[in-house]
Amino acid sequence: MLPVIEQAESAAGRTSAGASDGTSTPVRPGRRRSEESRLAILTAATELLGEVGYARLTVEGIAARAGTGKQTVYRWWPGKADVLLEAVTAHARQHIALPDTGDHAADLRTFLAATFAAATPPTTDALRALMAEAQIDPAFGDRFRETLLHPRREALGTLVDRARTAGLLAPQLTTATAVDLAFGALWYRLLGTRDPLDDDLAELLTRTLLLPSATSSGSADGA
Amino acid sequence: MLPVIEQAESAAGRTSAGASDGTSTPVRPGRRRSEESRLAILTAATELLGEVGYARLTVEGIAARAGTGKQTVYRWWPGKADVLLEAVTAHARQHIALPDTGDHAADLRTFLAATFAAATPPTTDALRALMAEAQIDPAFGDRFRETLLHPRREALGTLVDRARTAGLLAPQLTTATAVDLAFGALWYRLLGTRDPLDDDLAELLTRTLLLPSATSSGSADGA
Amino acid sequence: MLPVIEQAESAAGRTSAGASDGTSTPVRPGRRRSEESRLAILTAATELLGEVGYARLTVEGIAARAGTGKQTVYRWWPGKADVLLEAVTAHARQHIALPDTGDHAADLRTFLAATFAAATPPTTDALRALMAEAQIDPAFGDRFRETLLHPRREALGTLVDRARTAGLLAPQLTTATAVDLAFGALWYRLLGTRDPLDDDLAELLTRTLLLPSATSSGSADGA
Amino acid sequence: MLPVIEQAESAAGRTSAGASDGTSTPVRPGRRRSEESRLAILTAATELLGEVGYARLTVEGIAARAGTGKQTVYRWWPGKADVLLEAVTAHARQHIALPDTGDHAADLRTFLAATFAAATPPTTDALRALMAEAQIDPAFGDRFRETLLHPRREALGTLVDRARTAGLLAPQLTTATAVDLAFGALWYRLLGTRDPLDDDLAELLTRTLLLPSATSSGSADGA
DNA sequence: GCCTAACCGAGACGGTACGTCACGTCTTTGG
DNA sequence: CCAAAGACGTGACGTACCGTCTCGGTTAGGC
Repeated sequence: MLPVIEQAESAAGRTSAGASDGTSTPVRPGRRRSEESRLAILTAATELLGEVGYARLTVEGIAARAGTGKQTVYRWWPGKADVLLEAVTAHARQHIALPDTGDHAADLRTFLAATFAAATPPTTDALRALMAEAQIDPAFGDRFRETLLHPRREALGTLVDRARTAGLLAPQLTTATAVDLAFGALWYRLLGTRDPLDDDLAELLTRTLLLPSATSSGSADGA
Repeated sequence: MLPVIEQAESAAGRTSAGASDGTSTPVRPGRRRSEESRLAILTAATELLGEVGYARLTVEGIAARAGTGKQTVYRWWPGKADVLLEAVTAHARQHIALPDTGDHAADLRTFLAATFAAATPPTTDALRALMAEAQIDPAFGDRFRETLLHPRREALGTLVDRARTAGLLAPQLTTATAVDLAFGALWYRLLGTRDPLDDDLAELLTRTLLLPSATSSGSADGA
Repeated sequence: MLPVIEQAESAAGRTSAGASDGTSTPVRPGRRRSEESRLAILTAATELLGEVGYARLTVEGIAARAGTGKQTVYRWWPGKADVLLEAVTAHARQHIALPDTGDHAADLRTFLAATFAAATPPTTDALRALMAEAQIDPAFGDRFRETLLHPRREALGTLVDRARTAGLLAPQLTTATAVDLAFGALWYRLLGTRDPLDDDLAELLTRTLLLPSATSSGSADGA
Repeated sequence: MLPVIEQAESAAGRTSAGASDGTSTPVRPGRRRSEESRLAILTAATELLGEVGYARLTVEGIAARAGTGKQTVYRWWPGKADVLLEAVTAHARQHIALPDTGDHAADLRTFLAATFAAATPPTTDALRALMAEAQIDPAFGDRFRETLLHPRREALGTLVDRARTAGLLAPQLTTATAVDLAFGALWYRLLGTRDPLDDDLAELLTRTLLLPSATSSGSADGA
């Protein structure tokens, strides 16, 4: 249950830090980036999203709420969507672990339940906005898939693959299609029906993706 | 395979109509709505969406391309998203029938395949844009769900329910969750992975939602 | 004190009525112009001007208040300014007579006082609006000068000329410049200072334009 | 002939200024107002007024001609009329001095002639438009009177008052009414007859407002 | 202990599109 | 043929944000 997925620190890059060899430590002169401003901007964006919605969320508003200049936002992020993306990925990195107990069905159920549990009101608004922006701005769409969707797919794919190797996956499914079904249900409820994402859905998905034998006695049904 | 789902003719309504009985012939005075302009706007919106993308699609641009005034767009639609919504629903109404051959598994597979076939490049752009806008503008979201998502859910729900009544549905699923899984896969591929929606996916979904016995001999595998 | 100045009946012309001889009664076919609509429009325009001001006075508003269609306004007048112009000229024609008592100084004073008296709140708003529109729309400016300013100049010019012939006019003035001074004061107060136009101003103008001898003993002071 | 009337520098004010004492040097942060844009807008407005007339003069057109954004116009002026007002007042401030030679009649004549000389084609169009707008938009009317009409009245009033104190003013006139007559003639010719404003009119007004003795020998008729 | 570089707040800049308003015209139905 | 009703193409409005470009004023090395 340990290895948390590591992701890029920030969309902006331009990191000073060098690699292991001592050759490159450019350590530029000048004032350092204000961590205070960075956090204030992430917080302001998240709060404002909840208050006014994504459509009326503006970079000007974020900067004003954060008490910074507009340029400070644009210096580090391409736009409002990337600010939210950083806020969300930071949150996801903290809360969703990749379990490995040996019980592949239970691991899958646990991971899905944790994923769904992380998709609660402060975050769901951001997720819906990000997926929307990804459709509208292709360049952001690439960053969004790269930073958020792919890592999540890989995490779930790892678990599904373990089950498949153990012969527990339903025969008509590949790892990729199983992941499609699971995240499909997640996103469809987020975007389309807005029904809640609860533990029942995690259980239902686990039983649908795996063979009956993998789940019937192994965990839920018992005896 | 007959009953095509009927939906609202237009966002505007206000038809003069009058049934066979002589009671209602309101026939207002004044110039009639220009059908020519209406079609020109729908066409222009669809074309421009393909050419410049949703972000750079503007009401001004639609009106200019259609050779109409901006006000004529705003008179009949709340914004660019609703124009696209009308264009898409008209398309969906024409192309997706609700089959009823008695073979519930085959009907389901046919319906899904037809649904996926309708989601091809001219239309996919619009669908992705509409789902995006639905996240961003809550009021449009309601209209979108009402006019597009719900009717599609009901259509698929009807087929799934027939299978469920015949005892073919996988036991852990309800009609609603089965529909969630099918449309979840559809939308997730549209929005997230952008993988193609092909007949294989229709087959895979049918086999995953229904019991093995319903599909193994009934249609694909055959005796 | 009799001869009221005759002016054009309407800016639109196209009158059917024939002269006294029976030869010309062209009596065109079709529905006749509605006198009811015409008066309703003139009344509505005057009322609305007082209520919302000239800037927010619109042809649509006039038609709506008058209970007519917009086209009925445009059929008979070029725009809102001409509607007001007709309303004002009708009013002026009724109330300002051209006196001729033999006492030229008194006639002048009487005429100016009557002119000023006619320029009271319901009418001043219209006059100011018309003069404004005349500056902005050159074509209307021509009609405005033709229909309103010139006839008024001619009326006053007649009186001044009588005084000049009698040797009462101040020697440095011509008829034209005397009229300029009188109407200049009138319009400047209307447009610029918005001070009241009272009998004192009529008296002051009379004494300034005429020789002292013409007014000191001749009429007011009296011997 | 020295003291030119000082008026507000700009509609915007908000000068950093600071008197000689070190207490007040507010020097706000942020980018400074672009003097280049300000002049380009004033020039563009004046040029376009001459080319297309006030009715077809638009803020959009001014901004386009000036090479600025529309918002930059609206940031500093309420509308097109105020742009013209600033252009005109700057012009008036430069060209009309207040003479004081001791010969009150000559001073009056000189001032009027200078005023009339400043009212030539580039400027007359603007003056007529401004007076028109002042009738149509009451709020602008207040600004117009405040910044243009009142200062001009005060300047002329000062000269007239000197003449009155010296006993040269025609007895029936007050300072205010004398000013009314002079500016009345000016504006009436501008707006109504559009006759030229020449030196003859300056002479005529001087002789009409002052006693014959003040002008007969003093300047024109002369020895 | 400067110098130089980079970041910070603030806010004006040139733009684009918004959604609204009114214009003056055109097209209906009906007197 | 006129009148009401009302949709049409048009064009400007004033606003909101966009993303960029100055400003004066901090912070930090490096020399």
